Amino acid sequence: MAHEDRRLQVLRAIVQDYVSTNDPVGSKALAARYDLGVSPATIRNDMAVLEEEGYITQPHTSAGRVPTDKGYRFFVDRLSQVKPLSAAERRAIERFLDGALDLDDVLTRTVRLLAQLTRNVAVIQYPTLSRSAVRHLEVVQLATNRLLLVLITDTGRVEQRVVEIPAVTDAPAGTDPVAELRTLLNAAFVGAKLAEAGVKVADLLDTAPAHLRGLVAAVSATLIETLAEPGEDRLLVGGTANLTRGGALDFPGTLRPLLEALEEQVVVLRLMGEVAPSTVLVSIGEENAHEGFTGASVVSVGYGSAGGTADLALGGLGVVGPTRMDYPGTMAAVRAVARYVGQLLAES
Amino acid sequence: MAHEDRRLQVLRAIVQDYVSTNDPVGSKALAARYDLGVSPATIRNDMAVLEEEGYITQPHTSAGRVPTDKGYRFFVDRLSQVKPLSAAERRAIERFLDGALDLDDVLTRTVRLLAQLTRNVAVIQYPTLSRSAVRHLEVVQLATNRLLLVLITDTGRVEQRVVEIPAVTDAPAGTDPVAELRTLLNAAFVGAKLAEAGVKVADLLDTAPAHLRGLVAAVSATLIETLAEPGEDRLLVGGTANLTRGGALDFPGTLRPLLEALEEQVVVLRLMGEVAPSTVLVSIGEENAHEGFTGASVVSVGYGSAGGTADLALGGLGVVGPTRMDYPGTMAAVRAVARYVGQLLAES
DNA sequence: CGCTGGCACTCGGGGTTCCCGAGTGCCAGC
DNA sequence: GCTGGCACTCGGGAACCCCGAGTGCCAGCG
Repeated sequence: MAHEDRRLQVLRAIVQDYVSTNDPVGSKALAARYDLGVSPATIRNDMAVLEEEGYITQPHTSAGRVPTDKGYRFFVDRLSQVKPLSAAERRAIERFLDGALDLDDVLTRTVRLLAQLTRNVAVIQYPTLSRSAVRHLEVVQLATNRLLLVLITDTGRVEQRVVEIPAVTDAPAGTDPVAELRTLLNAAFVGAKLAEAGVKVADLLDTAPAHLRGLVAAVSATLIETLAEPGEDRLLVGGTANLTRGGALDFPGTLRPLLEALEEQVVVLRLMGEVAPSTVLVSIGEENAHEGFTGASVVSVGYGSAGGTADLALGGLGVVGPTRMDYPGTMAAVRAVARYVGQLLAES
Repeated sequence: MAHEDRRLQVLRAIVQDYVSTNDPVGSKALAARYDLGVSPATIRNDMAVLEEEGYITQPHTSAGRVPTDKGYRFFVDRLSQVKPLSAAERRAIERFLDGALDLDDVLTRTVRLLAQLTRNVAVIQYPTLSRSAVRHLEVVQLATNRLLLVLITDTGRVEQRVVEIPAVTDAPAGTDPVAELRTLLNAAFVGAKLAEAGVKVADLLDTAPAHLRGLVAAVSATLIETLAEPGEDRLLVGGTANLTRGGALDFPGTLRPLLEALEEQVVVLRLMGEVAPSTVLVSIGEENAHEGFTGASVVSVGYGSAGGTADLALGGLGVVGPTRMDYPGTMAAVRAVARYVGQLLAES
């Protein structure tokens, strides 16, 4: 229907205009800037309908219209195609991320890059342990009753845990229980997905030499616990200074809860938890469960497919900004960066 | 002299009052709240002198007085004694930090604790590598030409680096160059302060078997580089949400550069670089070199004496807040927390 | 039937004005 | 050297006004 088409165009124009100017947009300005082929009066009629349907709203009786969360949602869902990044942006990504050495470095750079590209807050999650595979396990004795267990995954993530161990009393003379343990653990776990660790642990407990049982049990317990605890998924945040762009306009009085939520990593991690590498997820304003985010939008995507057909990401990354953000641009940036990061991690 | 004494008292009262109320304080209010034994008129005279000497200033002709940076400085320098923490605070510290497992955990908790205690931004530096000793070096082969080098220090810090290595061509049959390298490295470095690594490296290059020379050289280079680069000193920041307390009052328009400076860790690290565990360092407003901090004060101290007589800290921790902050309370909290952290790290 | 130009109406924001009260500096007296 | 008194200053809030952007509605036109 012609009506509907034009109304959609009008909505789109309102969103674009509002995003770029941050001023409520009126019928006249719209007609002038976006030649829609109709007069302001007609646009006014369309706007009245759009308002009635809840896509836009008037901040004050005599101001222009502003998109509602629902309006942004509609806009995002109807994005015909994600606009590709400019060549300059692509180059920036490469320049920024190439030369990163270890995992920390990659993630730190990524978060900075993303914050800079989108001029918003960027977040990135460390590769989930449970979806990584073991590359190496190292055991260092700290004291007679304490070991340091260092886990190195195939994504380059290094985790350490202190393990309290029972005293080893019945070790055969001339053997080094810790060295034995190391060999044993590596033989059992290297190459295995951490999600499968539970099974391997059971095996190990059966097959380990008697005098090592105690050690193995203690270490295994810690290992499993480490994986189970979702809090262990760490998060990197960058570009918080961007929250202050546009003065207090973008986040009217809500800056504080937002900063708190960002530090309270769990909140963000929950958002990231369900993200797949294939589709960019957009969560707008009130759609966000957590109160700190109700004035903000989150654009996120998974990176580094864990491989195969299963569409599980190693971790998520994304951008947090005002509802009034450049969705197409942000979505494109987030996606491009995620791809690049996935690639980098796969290489190492 | 009686005059001077009272003037100091007046200054102190002004600081205290302003810190707690955030309103410029007038002679009348001062006389009412702090019984100084003299009339407002007399206080006015003292205030005039204090203003002339640059300790206080009038934001507007007809408002009360506000301490200047110099005023705060004087106040801090003349603090007779640091007020001890309340029992509740001591308990909070213990409750918060006990049960921390690894280094990351200790530092994360510390930063949260400190932010919460002082209601400001807290920062903590990872234990400086160069002042730590090697506990273990682990070498994992990633590819034929790449190694992952994992360094575990006695403070529990774990650092990883990828090292590009030359192909090993002349290894005697039946030997494992990587295993040999590991043994060699550990024999040479374990227990050594990282600051002394340079010397050890030279030794190692001489004594290593010929076929390992290439490996040793590559690894050593990375090791030394890691230590030399001050940027490798990582930093943890927490409680940024506290910056928004008091609306835009505390940091008039300077919130943004402050957030930027906090993310640009180098700036803060420089501040922390010179900190000793014995004395709490206070840097007020304009005293801070970096522009982002000119509206803020930094209270910092070193933690974990590197031992012996040398008064070198393993790292620094501190608090960043408005110049208008509770200096005695913050200094006490910072010092207490630093002690506790030092203790914790020494134990492990 | 839908678009258009015209028109009366609304109301937020910015500019101006005004006034109050807190706070000061100074002075004469104790 | 402290004190009470007094005239003076000036920032900030309240009240006010006005302009202009923007709207809704209506009658006419293709």
